[in-house]
Amino acid sequence: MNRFDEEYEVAATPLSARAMAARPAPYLDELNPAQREAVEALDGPVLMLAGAGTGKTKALMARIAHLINTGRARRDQILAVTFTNKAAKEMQDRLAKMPYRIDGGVRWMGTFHSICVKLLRRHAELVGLKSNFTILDKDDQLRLLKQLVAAANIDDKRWPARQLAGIIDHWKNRAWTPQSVPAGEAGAYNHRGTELYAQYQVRLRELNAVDFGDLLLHVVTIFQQHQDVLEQYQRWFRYVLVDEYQDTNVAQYLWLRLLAGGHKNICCVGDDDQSIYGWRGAEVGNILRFEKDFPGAKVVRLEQNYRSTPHILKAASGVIRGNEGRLGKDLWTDTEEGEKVRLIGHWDGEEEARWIGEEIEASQRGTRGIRPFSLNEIAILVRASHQMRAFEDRFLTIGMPYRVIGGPRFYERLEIRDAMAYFRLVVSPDDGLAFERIVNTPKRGLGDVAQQKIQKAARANGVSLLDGARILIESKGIGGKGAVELARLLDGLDRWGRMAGSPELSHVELAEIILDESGYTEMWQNDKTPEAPGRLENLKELVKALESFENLQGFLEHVSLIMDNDSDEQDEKVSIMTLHGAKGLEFPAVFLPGWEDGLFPSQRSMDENGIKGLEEERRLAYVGITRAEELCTISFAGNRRVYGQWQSQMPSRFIDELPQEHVEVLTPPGLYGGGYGAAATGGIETRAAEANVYNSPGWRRMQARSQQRPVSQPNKTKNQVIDLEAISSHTMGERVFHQKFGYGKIIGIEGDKLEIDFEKAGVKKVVARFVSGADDIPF
DNA sequence: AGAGCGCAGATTTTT
DNA sequence: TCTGCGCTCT
Repeated sequence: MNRFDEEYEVAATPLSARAMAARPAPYLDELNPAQREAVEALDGPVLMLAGAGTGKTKALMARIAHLINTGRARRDQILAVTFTNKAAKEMQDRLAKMPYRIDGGVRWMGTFHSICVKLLRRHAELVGLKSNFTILDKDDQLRLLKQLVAAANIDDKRWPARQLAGIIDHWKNRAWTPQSVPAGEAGAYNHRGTELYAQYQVRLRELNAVDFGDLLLHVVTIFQQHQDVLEQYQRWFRYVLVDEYQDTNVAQYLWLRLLAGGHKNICCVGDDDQSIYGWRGAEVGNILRFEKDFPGAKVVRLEQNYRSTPHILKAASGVIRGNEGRLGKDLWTDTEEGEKVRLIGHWDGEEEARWIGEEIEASQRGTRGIRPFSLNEIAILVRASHQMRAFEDRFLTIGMPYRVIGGPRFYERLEIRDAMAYFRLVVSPDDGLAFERIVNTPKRGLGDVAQQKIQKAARANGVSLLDGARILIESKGIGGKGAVELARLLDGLDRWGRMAGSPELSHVELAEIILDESGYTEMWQNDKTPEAPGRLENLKELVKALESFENLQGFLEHVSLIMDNDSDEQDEKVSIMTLHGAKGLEFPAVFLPGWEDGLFPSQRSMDENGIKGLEEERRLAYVGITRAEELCTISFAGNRRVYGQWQSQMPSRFIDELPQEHVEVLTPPGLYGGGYGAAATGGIETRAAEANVYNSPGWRRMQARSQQRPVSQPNKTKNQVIDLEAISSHTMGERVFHQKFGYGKIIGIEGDKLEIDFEKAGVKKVVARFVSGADDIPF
């Protein structure tokens, strides 16, 4: 019993509450001591520092059950915030399956944004909006900004609107309104950032629209300016729970602080080591500062890991140790040792993809005492999505089923957004952005000129674009094919609008009618590009998705906030995704390719954010390794094509941060005789300490290549090729040959890394293994 | 209005 | 190397 429970007992609480507190709590029995401590500290600020795979969701669920079971709050008085809809849904599902039943779930459980929508609809008038405001997506936002940029006579070339969008997003993440943007930001966007930000906000209000950032910003503004409203919610939400606290931005932090400001019953769950969203406004500082922000906060560390083997955990810990200013955690597990983290270097990216493909095939059968893995248990995690291509290409050729997770989401696809714009326009004819989107899609002969006229007519009469178009037609301000088509579109919209009210027609049928009569479906049917069939397929899916909603409005509301993960999880497939996309997931076997300096850690991240950027990359490495349950394989390539240019790559600095005793360096079998076929046998040689990481199948290929050509020393043996001593055999000034860069002269030697001035490619640093004496491979 | 050309830019991504 | 853009030409 902790101190809060004692207080609770001592206080003259109603009998019923005391009886409730004394009820059995089956959900507590399944918790480990740390989890239990975090669950039982119900009152006051609590920071649950939950390392990867330590059962934080379980603890969070138990906490909610405990709050309700002890009578501290009803299930609608708990505010539980997550970052993604997926996480929110998962929690609701888990809650439903708890041994302690919470019927009906927790009403105020959702993402920051979805909760803010609810709040903002109630109080929209306080920030000059109507409660039926529309939520703009990135597309709409950008279109709007482009208009403003053009109107302000700014050269969109030198100062792209997307840059302005980024700046405004950034400001909103920090909860800065146009009035409160600090003077230090005045130089932004050619000194016109604040001005355009203000204009943009005005336009949004005119359109009765908000962007994603506004959802939080407006609610924070309301809380700050309307004490009575704030207090109402402070009283209502007796307990606040936050998941992934390390990902909160300033606006979200302020929002939480305001809401929990009265009772301070806030429990934040997070892991500073998994903060990987700094680039989109997340402030690791929020979690690092928690104890200062909430004095007297109780900090509980969940350190027992239920996911990974000790080798994997220790490898991950070894890497993350390189970061400064961590809150610090030591993950441990009582599971068996398992496999060491495997490390392997390759000649180039294709070789890497090929090897991983072969490994996956081998691991399906089970290799060397490792149990067989099914494809669903295997994931490939890359730093940047363009890395996925090499794997897709390879897997397509060998017929390996795979699924790419992430990618453009269903509702972000062109055809879906077009279709939705039609629906939006039918539901709310004033939606000018929707009108702009579809007025000439499919082509109706309404080009720039015609659209300008519509804009003008609308503005002159102070009406919506749709009505502006009406006026234009009536006044014969437009002629020809465009006029006929526009009239048809307007007729259609009127008709569909009336149908929407008809009880005889379901909204699903209506949607089909809209898409058909507008000519939108036909447009794709006539389209001969390879994407067209897929798009039609998507449209069908969209219509199907409508079935689970009452009406079009309900659907649109839902969609504006939710991304859909159409899942084909039954099928056996390897998952390919980015490291960011993998956060929160786990797989028995994980491949981490592309560990090369510049790619990972990403050069750009380091250039733009210096040591902070590097540390975030390191956390990304930590997230990657800790996704693996049983087998983790890290790899890199010595050469990679970057934007079509071959580049020599250095192994990632993170590789040297892996603790050696938990890593096994793999040497592909081909090196020791056997040739290509040997890879499939799964026989993998271990050369832990003495092995040279830079030995790679690339040698097999170089060897193969050199053998295809007239070779001056045809009997060059394999042993010579893999001679480890060869590393040090290079001398300054020596003329050498590199398979990709050609001939060059050595101008620097640093261990096994050479600096070479190539005749064609200029000065490059390369790994010694990848060059040979200029005379070795004659052409 | 729409096809065709040249040029710049090119992470990570949720809501 | 590939893409998406804005511009020009038809």
